[in-house]
Amino acid sequence: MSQRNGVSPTSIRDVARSANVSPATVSRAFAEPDLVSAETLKRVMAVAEELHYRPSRAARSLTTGKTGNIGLVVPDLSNPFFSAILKGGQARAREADHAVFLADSEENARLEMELVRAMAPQVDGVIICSSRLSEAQLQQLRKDTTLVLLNRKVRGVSSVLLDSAGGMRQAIGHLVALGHERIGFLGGPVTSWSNKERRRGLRAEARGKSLEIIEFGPFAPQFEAGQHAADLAVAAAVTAVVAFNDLMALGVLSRLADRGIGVPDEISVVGFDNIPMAAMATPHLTTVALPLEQSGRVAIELLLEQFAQPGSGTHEQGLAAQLIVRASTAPPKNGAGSSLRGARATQAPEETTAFSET
Amino acid sequence: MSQRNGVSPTSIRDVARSANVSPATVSRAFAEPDLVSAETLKRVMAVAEELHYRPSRAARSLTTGKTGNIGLVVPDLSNPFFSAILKGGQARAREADHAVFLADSEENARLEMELVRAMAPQVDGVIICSSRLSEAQLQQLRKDTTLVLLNRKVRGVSSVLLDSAGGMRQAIGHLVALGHERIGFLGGPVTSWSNKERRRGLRAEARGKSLEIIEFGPFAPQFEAGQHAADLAVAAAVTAVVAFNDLMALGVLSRLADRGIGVPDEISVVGFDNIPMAAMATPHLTTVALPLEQSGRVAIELLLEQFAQPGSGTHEQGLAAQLIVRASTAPPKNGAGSSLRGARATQAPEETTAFSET
DNA sequence: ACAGTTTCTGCAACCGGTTACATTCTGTGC
DNA sequence: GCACAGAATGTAACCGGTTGCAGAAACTGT
Repeated sequence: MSQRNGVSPTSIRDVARSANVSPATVSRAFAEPDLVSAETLKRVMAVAEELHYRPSRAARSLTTGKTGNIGLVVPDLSNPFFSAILKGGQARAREADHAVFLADSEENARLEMELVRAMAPQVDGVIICSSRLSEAQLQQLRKDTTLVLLNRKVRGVSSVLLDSAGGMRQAIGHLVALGHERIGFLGGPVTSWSNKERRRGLRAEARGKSLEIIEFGPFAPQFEAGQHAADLAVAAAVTAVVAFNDLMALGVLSRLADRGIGVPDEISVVGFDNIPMAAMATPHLTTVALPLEQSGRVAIELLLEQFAQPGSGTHEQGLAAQLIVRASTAPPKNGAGSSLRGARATQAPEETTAFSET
Repeated sequence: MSQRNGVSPTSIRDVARSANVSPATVSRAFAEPDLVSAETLKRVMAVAEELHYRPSRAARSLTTGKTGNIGLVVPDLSNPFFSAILKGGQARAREADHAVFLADSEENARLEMELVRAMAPQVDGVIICSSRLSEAQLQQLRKDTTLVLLNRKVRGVSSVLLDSAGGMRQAIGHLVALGHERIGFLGGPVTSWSNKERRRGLRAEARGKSLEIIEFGPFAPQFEAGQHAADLAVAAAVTAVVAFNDLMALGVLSRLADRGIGVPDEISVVGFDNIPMAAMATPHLTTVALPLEQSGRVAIELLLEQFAQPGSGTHEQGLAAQLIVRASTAPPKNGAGSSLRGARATQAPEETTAFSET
């Protein structure tokens, strides 16, 4: 009953017997090599090797309370945004000899809560990406396990924040430098933290400049919404459009191409996220790259830090965005956009789907 | 030392004491409710609930040998192909109350081997997607844990196979029905099992028909390779192109658009995988959809089956592909393609990168 | 009323590690 | 030569469950 398949049921006592030492010594050989004499250590290790001995994590965690596991919760696995984070986190965790438990909360707060709760006993800590939970709920979860948040800030919890606002400032700065004075922003889901951040950066950068920002949306962060929004932007006679994300920006490009409106000659387009497809579009899309894989790594890092010094305060790590200038942005046509100067933009009462990207 | 954070260190003995029963009874109440009287069961459960008692998986696995965990290894997390599988598998595992351990082998056989080995003691079984290992290595791993393969067939191991060959037959059948007689195939990486399968389907469907197949490649399964391959296909005067995957097909579309060659008027294009972008391209891409999420679910299913009946033989589950006809395919222009009839296609000595998609 | 079942529960050992404490051995200072 | 510190190792309890075995209680049939 103890062995499954032909798996080696080699226990610490087997090794101890073969090496003529006590189980305690074998344990120490692995956990605290300094405590055993060089000679004994060598012998024990040799025997362990020969017997293919692997300490059982389950047994170890029973006494130490540490599992060597890290939980990772994301709202939607099929979103490349999150798989990139996941990839980075997974890699860093492995380097630190930790396993990662994965869970997809399907954009569902209730499920997210339940998943973290279920994971809690089996992991040393949990990373929640772009949590859909309320602050109160997160404070609640904090009692169950060590938490690190990605793309979310909450009192008393370490977090890593992608500087969307900074990225937006770069995007706007770039367009202003090119001479644009009337810029459209295609907003993402209202519930999205990233969307708030991006709008914040937008307003911050616009402040004090002779610059008109026309906001559209909110939109679902998808290709089709971009196609739709493109017409609105054209009607509002902006000379440049910044989209909430690349998918929308690609939709804009597609729609403008269909209508025979030249990019970047007649309108400049900027995306967000730098998804692989952005570099392949025609024209190549100017966009803001976020260090996604790195953010995953850093989140793990923060967690490991908490493991090492449980008392230490919380850290907040910001990660800079970077504008990638490609072919979809250029100076505006002279005098363009001034004809409608001052007109109010249509506020499209778009779907307020809970579907949000980040 | 036993509690971390403020986590409840409620053990089975605490519950036993409060309910005035022995630990054994509490254990049975959870594991084999039939063995305890209705009244006792009720009392124990009430107390457990009140004390927020959750049985420790680690402790349980110590005696039962079962961990309730499933390992999942993929070659590349950032590939949407695998995140889709992952999404399905994760969901099914959760339904069965199993946690999933994730690992990214980075297309590296040595690492893949090591990862499975490391996981083995902490899981009840492992699912390997599109394994890069040799048959011998897989046979080796079989001794460490219960294995299920996805997109790979090996003696004595259960596997789920996406019917790429069938999808290819549908694609070719579709083109033949439209009247195409000279079709180009843009091959993927030679090391890829999927590529072999797709070529197999290709040849099977072509056999006995008045049909000329021109093979190009191998190529890296990427957008840029598609752009490159497009010119080769045009030079070979094919009337239709089937690409190894959608990314390449999109590259083909992009390049043909740049050259002013109409799709589907002058050339038809078919992709493979049905990635989200395929539906957004201009023209909408005809492609072969593979049931990815479902394949993840089925893989878990196979594993659970093995847990239930360890003795039972291995199963092999095939999953059908489905052609999705969109706007990139149409009947060929009359007489087109006959001018170069019989010409040999250039065999592009493309990069044979280990980067393979599936 | 009594032997034989069946049902429910408890005792205690065990899973595979860790660790506080005890023990032995060696080397040191006086 | 002796008390003592320090290093290396062993002993045994413990982590939180599970389970074989046994005893008690209730039920069965005669």
